[in-house]
Amino acid sequence: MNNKLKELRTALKMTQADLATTLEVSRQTINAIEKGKFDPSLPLAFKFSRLFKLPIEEIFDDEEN
Amino acid sequence: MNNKLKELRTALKMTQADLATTLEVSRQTINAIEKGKFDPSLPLAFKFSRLFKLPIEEIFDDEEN
DNA sequence: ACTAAAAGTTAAGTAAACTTTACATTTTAA
DNA sequence: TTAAAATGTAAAGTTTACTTAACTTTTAGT
Repeated sequence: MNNKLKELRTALKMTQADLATTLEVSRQTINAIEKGKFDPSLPLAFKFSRLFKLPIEEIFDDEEN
Repeated sequence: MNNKLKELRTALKMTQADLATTLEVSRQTINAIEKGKFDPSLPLAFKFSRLFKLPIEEIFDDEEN
């Protein structure tokens, strides 16, 4: 699944570690999701959504659309 | 996490088994998610969203908002 | 060029999503 | 009211999301 996390994160001038702390996950989790190694859980997707003030659908792109 | 799956599903006159087949998951998975036993993965949430033609946020309610 | 911070990656483990099988209970309809 | 369909539930297994720890590579600032 594609996502805009890196763009959104850098727009806020946050490091991966910053994001990890804010969202209460590990830095490796942020890195892996940004790099598309796996998808976030739905609750974590909601956390991204709230932080970036964007609907989940605008952050994550489920290609089979 | 709260959700409106049962209402949405019955509005379409589908059984849990119907939904399961359509979304390519097991009937037990549909049942468990409807009953709030666990949250769907993000890809499965997207499938619900497409089927019901509603944003993920209107189907699932992440209470800590 | 050097250094430090940030990002990337890997391994080994835990937790949660999801599977299959099986059976019990509830709902629906003839 | 009884039979079939639908729903609920549980156990045991697999897969995927996530953790910690450790190390390497890349990026940015002086």
